[in-house]
Amino acid sequence: MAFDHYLRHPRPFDERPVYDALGEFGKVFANPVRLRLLDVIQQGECTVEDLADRSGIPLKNTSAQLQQLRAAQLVTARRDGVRVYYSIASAAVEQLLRAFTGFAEQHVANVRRAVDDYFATQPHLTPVSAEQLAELGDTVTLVDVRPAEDFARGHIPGAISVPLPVLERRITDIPGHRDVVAYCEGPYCLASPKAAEMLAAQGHSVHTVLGGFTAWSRAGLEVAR
Amino acid sequence: MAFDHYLRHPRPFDERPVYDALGEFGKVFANPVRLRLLDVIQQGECTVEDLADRSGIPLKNTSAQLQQLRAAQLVTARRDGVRVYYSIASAAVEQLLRAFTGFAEQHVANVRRAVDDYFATQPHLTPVSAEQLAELGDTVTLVDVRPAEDFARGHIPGAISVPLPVLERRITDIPGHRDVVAYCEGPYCLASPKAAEMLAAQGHSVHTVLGGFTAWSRAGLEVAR
DNA sequence: CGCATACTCACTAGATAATTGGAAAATCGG
DNA sequence: CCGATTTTCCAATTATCTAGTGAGTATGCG
Repeated sequence: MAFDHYLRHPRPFDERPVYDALGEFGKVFANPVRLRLLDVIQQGECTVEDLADRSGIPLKNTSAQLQQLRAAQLVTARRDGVRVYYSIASAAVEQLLRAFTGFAEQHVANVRRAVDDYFATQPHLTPVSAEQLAELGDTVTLVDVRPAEDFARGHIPGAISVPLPVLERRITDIPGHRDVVAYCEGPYCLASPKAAEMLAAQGHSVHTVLGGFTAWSRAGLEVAR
Repeated sequence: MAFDHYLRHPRPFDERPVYDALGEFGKVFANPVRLRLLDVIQQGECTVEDLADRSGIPLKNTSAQLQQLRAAQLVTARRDGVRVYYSIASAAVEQLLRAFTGFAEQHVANVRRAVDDYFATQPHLTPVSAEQLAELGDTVTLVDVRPAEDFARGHIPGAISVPLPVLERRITDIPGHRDVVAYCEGPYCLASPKAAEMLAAQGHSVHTVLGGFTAWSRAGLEVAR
């Protein structure tokens, strides 16, 4: 389109339609709402209303953006009764997203700054990568601090569900003899650092999971239901 | 920005700035001109005028888009005298581009169709991947059919330069006792299939390189100058 | 069947981006 | 320093995207 209208010096072949199609596809990544939705969907299949609630985007707008994600074949929709369930189309999509956000966080100054700002208010906590956590197995107490519904939708095997709001009451239930690893929703959720702070105040040795449940799932590791 | 203005139910932390920054970065991939420029730059450092010529994009527009690529830190600029040389910022960028285009070609219907259409006019030729070619070493005659300047800027080790326009005259110079592999510019260049057609007509056993020189360079394989 | 629920479609105003023409900046040769 | 070359900046036009509004569609339930 933008590319199509150039009348260039004659060329044997015309590759412009290919770049036009690529650019069309690339538009998916040009919008924060779509990226946010992808992160949420990745945590497990969910309905439009679910998505709107969990991501804070108005319902109709959520629906509209989902259409675009569907058109780009990054997500699939399945109807069950009156509800429509969306999920990530394939493992390849998760890989691509990992490549995209991973690159941005490491190499793009603005993104890095936003992430740093995001965590800036938190005390220093040593994070564990999803891969490292997988190796730790059940030598640690693994705490899922997301809302119970999120836990039900899918969680890291071996985790116990202690949503952040109830952690204060139940904090004494956490055994004190082993390291604790807390995780929350996605890469930019601060629930787990918050939980870690509370746990550390109780004398626990505590870590967070880098990238949260999203990173775990994106890494292709096993998800319990 | 687009994301910033939602007044959502209160949340402990606000991840929106991170998604805004990610979306900002993602815009780079939302435009065919920028994607085309990235493919050309990847073949070797070159000037703005060069880029404009080789990609068929008007000079000023080329410059404008390069500013964006630079702002996103995907390319770097180096001034030498009156010219400015652009190149890919890092190997990580090449990886990301490979992930992006690779996914699109495999999984996005529109892109796949555009690529198929692009090659549709050509006879069937068995392509060799860059990795396979690397293993073949110098058991084959490797022919670079790009313009001589492109060859000078960088080429696959062991290749001989026979630009498509001169191939007809020099076709008898190609030794007949071994397989021939022809390659051209980028993933969507048809010069090498064209050359392969001519060579096949002479009785050669001939292949093309999947993705051309761009794929070779993107795969991190050695480039001769 | 009528109604409620969950979602999608069509349209619009306002914001954003692409392209291009004119002018300015940086550099080099003389 | 002057003029030429290469590139960038600025501004205006055009095209495109987002988010919101109101209506429409699909399903299930009584």
